Amino acid sequence: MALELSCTRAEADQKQLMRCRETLGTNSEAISEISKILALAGNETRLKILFLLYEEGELCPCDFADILEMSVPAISQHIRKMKDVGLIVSRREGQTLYYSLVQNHNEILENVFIKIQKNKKVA
Amino acid sequence: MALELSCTRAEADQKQLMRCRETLGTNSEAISEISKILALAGNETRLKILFLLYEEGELCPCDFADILEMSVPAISQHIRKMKDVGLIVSRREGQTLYYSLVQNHNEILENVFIKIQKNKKVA
DNA sequence: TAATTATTTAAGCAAATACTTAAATAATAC
DNA sequence: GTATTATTTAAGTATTTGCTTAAATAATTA
Repeated sequence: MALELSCTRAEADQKQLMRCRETLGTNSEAISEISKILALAGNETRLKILFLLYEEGELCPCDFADILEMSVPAISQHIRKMKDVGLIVSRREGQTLYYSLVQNHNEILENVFIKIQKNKKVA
Repeated sequence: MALELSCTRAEADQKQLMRCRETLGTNSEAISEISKILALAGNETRLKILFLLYEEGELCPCDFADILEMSVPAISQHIRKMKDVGLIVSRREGQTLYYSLVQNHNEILENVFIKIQKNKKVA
């Protein structure tokens, strides 16, 4: 577990290393928060769910299960993770829960959606 | 393993479901590719490495090990994953390998970096 | 040449992840 | 009330992930 804290190369720029540590320090909260969002969107199933919500407005777990050909509990568990961090919200209509993207629009995800649309395969 | 392909609610909009499947079909390549990038950036250590490269231009594995207080092999393995998908490239100078972001600038990551900078804690 | 240094690679392992099936909630209909 | 439907939750499991330590490359230096 002994940590090799650095190499001994002459070129190691101590000022740069200090500056880097400071950079991480002042941005640590943003990095932590954003990495969590990216990790969620980094799962293909969840990215599909998010993108479909972006395109369609709202859908229910059973729609996703049908569209993605996955079990309802599998979908539900993906949905919960995204709901837990506040990426999506639900609205109940009878027995059905409709999910949608939170409307304090997330710039990072929006950019991802736009990028997906741009890269669309031209049929 | 029997898949519940859908619920039986009256409101299920068959046209919408077909449209969703088509949306995923025409965008499948972009979704697959982008989800891989997001998954890489969704790890806090890797996001720090990427952000530092964005801020500093280039750094070597041993710098990262020092800055992040992690072992060199751990850093090296994170770096390999990002190199494998073409997010970063290396340049050798003697024994040292300097890594940097690929310069066909990745819009999604760039937006992430800008977002991190914006959310910086005001000291 | 051998020794040192920077890095990568490989093997092993603990923790996290994404599914499965079964059971529990919640709302509606009979 | 019971039955049905939509969804969530829980428990179990196989796969993936991110580290560890040790060994292998690659370049430099003596």
